Amino acid sequence: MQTYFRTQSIGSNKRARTRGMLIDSAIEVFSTKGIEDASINEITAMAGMANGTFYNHFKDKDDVAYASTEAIALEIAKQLNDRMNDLDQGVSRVVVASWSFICIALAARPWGRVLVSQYQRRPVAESSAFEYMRGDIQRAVTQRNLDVTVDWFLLEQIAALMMTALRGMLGGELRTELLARTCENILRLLGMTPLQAKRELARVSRHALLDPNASGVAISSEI
Amino acid sequence: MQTYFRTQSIGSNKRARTRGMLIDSAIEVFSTKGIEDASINEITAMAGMANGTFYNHFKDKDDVAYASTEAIALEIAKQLNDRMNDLDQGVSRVVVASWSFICIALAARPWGRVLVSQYQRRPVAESSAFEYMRGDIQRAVTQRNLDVTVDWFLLEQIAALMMTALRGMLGGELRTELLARTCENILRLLGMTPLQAKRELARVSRHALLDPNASGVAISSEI
Amino acid sequence: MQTYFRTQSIGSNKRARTRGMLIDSAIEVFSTKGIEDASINEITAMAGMANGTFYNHFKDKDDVAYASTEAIALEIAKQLNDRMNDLDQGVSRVVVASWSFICIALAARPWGRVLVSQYQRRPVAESSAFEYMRGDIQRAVTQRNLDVTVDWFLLEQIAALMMTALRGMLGGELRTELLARTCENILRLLGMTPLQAKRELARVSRHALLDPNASGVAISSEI
Amino acid sequence: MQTYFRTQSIGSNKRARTRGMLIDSAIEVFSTKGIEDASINEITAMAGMANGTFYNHFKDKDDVAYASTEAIALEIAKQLNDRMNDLDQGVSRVVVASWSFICIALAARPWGRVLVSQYQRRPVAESSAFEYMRGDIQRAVTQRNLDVTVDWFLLEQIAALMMTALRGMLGGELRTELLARTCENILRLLGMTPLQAKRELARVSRHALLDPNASGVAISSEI
DNA sequence: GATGAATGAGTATTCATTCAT
DNA sequence: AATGAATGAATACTCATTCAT
Repeated sequence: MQTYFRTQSIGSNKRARTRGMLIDSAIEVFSTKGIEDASINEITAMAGMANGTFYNHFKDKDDVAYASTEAIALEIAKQLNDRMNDLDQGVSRVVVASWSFICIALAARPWGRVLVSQYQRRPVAESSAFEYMRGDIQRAVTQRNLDVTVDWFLLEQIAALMMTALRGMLGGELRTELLARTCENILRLLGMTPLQAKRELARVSRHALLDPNASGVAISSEI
Repeated sequence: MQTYFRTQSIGSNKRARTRGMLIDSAIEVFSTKGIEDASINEITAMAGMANGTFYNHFKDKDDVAYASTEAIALEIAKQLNDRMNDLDQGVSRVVVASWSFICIALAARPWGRVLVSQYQRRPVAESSAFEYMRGDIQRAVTQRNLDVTVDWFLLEQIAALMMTALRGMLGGELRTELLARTCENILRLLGMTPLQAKRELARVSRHALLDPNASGVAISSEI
Repeated sequence: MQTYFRTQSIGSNKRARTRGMLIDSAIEVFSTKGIEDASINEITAMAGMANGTFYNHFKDKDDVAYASTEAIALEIAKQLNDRMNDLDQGVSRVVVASWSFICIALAARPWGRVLVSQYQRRPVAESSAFEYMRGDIQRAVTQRNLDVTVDWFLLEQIAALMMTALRGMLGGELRTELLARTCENILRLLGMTPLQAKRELARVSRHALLDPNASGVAISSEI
Repeated sequence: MQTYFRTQSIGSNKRARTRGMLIDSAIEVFSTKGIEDASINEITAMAGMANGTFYNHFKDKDDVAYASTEAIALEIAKQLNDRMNDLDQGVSRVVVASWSFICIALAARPWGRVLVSQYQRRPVAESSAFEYMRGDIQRAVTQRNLDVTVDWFLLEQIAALMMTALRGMLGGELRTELLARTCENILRLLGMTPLQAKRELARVSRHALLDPNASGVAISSEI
């Protein structure tokens, strides 16, 4: 089981640590059986806790599902943001973010599976993690590299492309070609012609920011 | 409750009629509570039957969910196909089909809701109804109006755009603008530039095939 | 366990028989642990059924508690009414009914305990069984032997005396003296002087209708 | 929340103060949800304390329920006793006490509700508060104004009338007529004729001791 | 004494599924 | 084929109680 959020809260107080362990366990269970089919008992058992403990930290399954996906999405978004520190071009940021987001979610399979599972339950555009995407697109608009109005509908359509691609790839191995197509599709939705999209992708990849092997997150795991 | 499939099977043998009634009831219940939260008891109760009867016709909820969505999707696709009889251009067929599909699913709310609910559970591209879409795209390719390779990934991305749009619109009223954007996005995925996509949409709409009011299916209902 | 209502429904259809068995079991459990502390599992276990069966017949514990007490109270009231067939005087009927009701509830301990337990949860005056009491008092008023207005408050106060007496006596053995005091107290509430009340009681007892040993109901039981 | 017993223990040591606060909170919760449905967590939360604190002061819910009702009943009885200082006639004391007890319990609704709720769980005659009643009746017997034997059964029957009346009145507004009927009924149980009872009540009320508005206890409250 | 996180037994309730009629 | 009573495993959630800090 991956123990990212438990590890993250080492040094925190006991309450936060327990909560972190529960989220780790929830992610593990959710990724195995899907959120819908997971039971609270499985989560606490995986965490080695009494079932009652769950309710000291979460209201119900929806609550922990939301907390888990937010934790994952924010963690990914935060790491992406760090790595894109010196990337000024909004369009490039969109490409790198989309590409890397999927890469990371694929590298950390459980994370990817949970994101997909949760996506099937709720629209995703209002997730706080998606604010990064909105910001990058907005930046590109300001820089006059894109000409779109950024509204919820656009974001939902982009999210749909990303999550569908993620879902499709989770079954098999990482396929760079599909990743590229997804990013190009996003750029097309944003108003670029297919040709422009392909060029932008090529341009960005020259910066080596899209190396699939470099984009994984260090995730502690055991068994 | 809408009684489309029950009505449809009038004249058939009793077995088919019972099955049709169960599918009608399932659609009604699914659309109200979502497939996940619906129970077999609710379906049979809605159909005015004993719960045991269900198992004479379906294996389990997945079975009836699949049957219901296939029935809906095929029904819509069939009607579309009829109306596009004299439409030769593959690209136009794609636009009209996408547009009308969503229109119909919005007009017959329960149908739309069930389709969305089922889409959240399974990828949709392999649905037999989607074969029509594959055919139309292929036709456009053959006619040298599009230049794409038609694979499952492309179809899934298109489906994602359509279902996301449908889901977003089901909450509110029909908004022609969102419909148009969705269709343009699909054309963009198929390799058109934004400008070409917009023009194609304008061209097709001149044929009055996209009149939202004209695209409804006759659906018998009671109460 | 006493099996009165199960026995009663022999010959009825299966559904009624099962329901009768559940009521019998509920009475048994309620009388042992009190309604508040009884669990649905205990009831179905006592009936030798699956817990799910309970919910085919009752909504929840309140439902079965109400059904049980109504069944008991009506059964007692019905038997009383039969035995008082040739008793014309309303006052006498009140005395005999009060006396016998308590006697029967004491003889069939579980019944008495359940009645007391339920009385602690809800006012009792609106119970359909109490309509008999209202009728007898009304009759006495019509016969000009009592001069009171019969309202819910009066009935509640009378019920309080009866149930309190029943509760007090359930712990120990039957004590004729307490029974007599209770009945006299009821007559006093109804407007009689203590002397009149005592005389009325003496008068009625001459008719041998108050023989404690004669007032039991035949109750089938096993183990 | 009323804070009578917390206030009362100001100046005492910390332990007594904490205990007082818990009792105040318990009364508040009990009166809202009934004793049966109240949880220890709710009580400590209402008191702004950790749940563990409860067990430093009480064994369990029964314990705090008993303590709460005894505190309430004794407080009322004590105040009554003070006000009846110069009332020599036992019969009058019984009337004033009964009347005022109900009045106070109605004015301080939470107190009344808790008393009723606890009464439904245990016989009340052995409550130390009821010793006052026993004393007053005994006094009347000694003064040769009543001729009864004062035993637990009599006290229980009187308590039943009082608590039933209280329960009935708690739902609606104060109704002097019902109060009077209750007191008359008590006197009847004590051996008076209806006429004597009515006269006694009239006599006592001339002393203005039964003014409903004058009989309230000063209860500190906040929020 | 106070805290509050953790516990885990207990309970109601749902629901897919079976099967005798 | 249809019925519908019975089943019993599964699961969410509560809450009194403990105990280390």
